[in-house]
Amino acid sequence: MTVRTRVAPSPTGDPHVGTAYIALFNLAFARQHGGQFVLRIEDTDQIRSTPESEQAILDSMRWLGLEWDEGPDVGGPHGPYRQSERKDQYKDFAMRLVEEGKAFLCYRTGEELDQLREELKAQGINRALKECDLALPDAEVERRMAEGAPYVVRMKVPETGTCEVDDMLRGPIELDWERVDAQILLKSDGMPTYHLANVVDDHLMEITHVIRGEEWINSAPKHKLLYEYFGWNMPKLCHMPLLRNPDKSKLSKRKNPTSILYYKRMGYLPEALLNYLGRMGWSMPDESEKFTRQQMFDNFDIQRVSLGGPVFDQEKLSWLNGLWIREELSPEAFAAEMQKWALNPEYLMQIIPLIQPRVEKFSDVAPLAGFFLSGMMPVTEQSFEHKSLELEEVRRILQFSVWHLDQHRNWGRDDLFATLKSLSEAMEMKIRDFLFPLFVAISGTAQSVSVVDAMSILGPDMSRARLRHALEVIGGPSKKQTKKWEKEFRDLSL
RNA sequence: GUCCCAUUCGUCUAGAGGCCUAGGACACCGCCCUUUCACGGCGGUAACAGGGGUUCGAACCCCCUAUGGGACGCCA
Repeated sequence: MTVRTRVAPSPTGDPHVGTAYIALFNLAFARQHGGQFVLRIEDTDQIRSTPESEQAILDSMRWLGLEWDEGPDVGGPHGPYRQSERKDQYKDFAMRLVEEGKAFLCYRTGEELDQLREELKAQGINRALKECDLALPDAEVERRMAEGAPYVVRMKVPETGTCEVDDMLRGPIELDWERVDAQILLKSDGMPTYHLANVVDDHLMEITHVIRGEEWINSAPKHKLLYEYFGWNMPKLCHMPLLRNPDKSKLSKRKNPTSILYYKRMGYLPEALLNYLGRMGWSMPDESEKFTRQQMFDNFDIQRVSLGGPVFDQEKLSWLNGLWIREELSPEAFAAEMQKWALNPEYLMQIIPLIQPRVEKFSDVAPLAGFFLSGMMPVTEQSFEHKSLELEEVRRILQFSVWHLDQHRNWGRDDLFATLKSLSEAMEMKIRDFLFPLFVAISGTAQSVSVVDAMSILGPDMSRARLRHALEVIGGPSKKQTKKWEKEFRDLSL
């Protein structure tokens, strides 16, 4: 039996633990059946994916011990730097459906679509956009065609009835066709959407099983219909529960560190993190908590996946990591891991230029640079006392910074400084005063190396986590105040 | 709003109709070990969302309600 599995990670810049989570279950399932595990990074939109972000994902996977098999190269839009030389193959597939009357060309503009959706809503018609809604008079179509107006290819979708899709864990699921719109297959730039690329690639790669996140259940009917249109065999589907924040919402960086890089920076062993991920929604037959990748594979059974969305609990992860460190590492191995973690030239060389001008003896180094080798800083309310800043202003600065940086992607030193400076200006504060709370939150004290450099080196998730931690320590704004501040923040001219 | 998925201690989970007086783990509390703290050992608090069925028997099967989440893009 040859089983091929597939994962479609969505890179948001940082390698996400959710991606590793899905990959792990794909790998386990594949290995258990002696099959292959194909990891495919999809980004037909070419926004999220950069050579760096793709590399970061692959590196993180490798770090965690999630090896993948090279599937057949089917070309395709696979990120901007490997932009499809063969993207026309998707167009060919889309046009084949058009010729067979299973898809159609659509010349509607974005504004028209918004309007159509609003009209349907106003009429109380609860139906997704269908071919009949999108149709234009023949003359108008010809006019737009003659103008060379952009068009998309959309698939035809039944207007009524239900679609039954099978889930390996949940059994048959019935979904209404009414809720499924005439999905765009080919965008006006000629690139396929995920839905088309996904189906075409999986077919060409002879994928037999797809294990993906629960958020895909609702688009399964589109995929099923496409397989039918093309006359291809459909892979078996399996939807994994979503990892959650402590408040049960879908795991997000706003509420939880989600980057694998964060956990690496924090000093978790890859084996422990993988082990923990394996405990999310899954258990060993004997319920043991600590197990290796291989032990998991040897005992794997997809039917043992439980469907409630598991909360990612950092406390239990830490405990498990402690177990691994204490029980699996000899003193020599501990020393080696420690060096690999932070006392490596690459990391050290980022820090040395910042501290060398400020030390008189090597014994000054640890107090000055210790925060580079730490997790959360042991700050208190007193740490934030300042000669001219009220505690209230400190809160405000930290909260606004958290919000502002949540939206920020580029974490380079200069970029970070520019964005913080513009925030301080928008808040009408001197950058010097503005930076004070950040200094304390990030490095634990106000007498330290450049906080912007420090944040750049520590990375987005660690920096965000420390800012949030500081806010917790001094007590964040009340609900009412949060609302008020959110408004003020939105009104800042940024 | 509509559709879909889910629901066992605060959290991760065991549980496939009788082995359930519901088991384990994290966290928490107590005791022991210990010059401190951790580790380790022992013990404790703590859950089947609610209501109806089906059945001799329901945490488990069915229905309704509630709650949580997800999806409704020329994102993936």
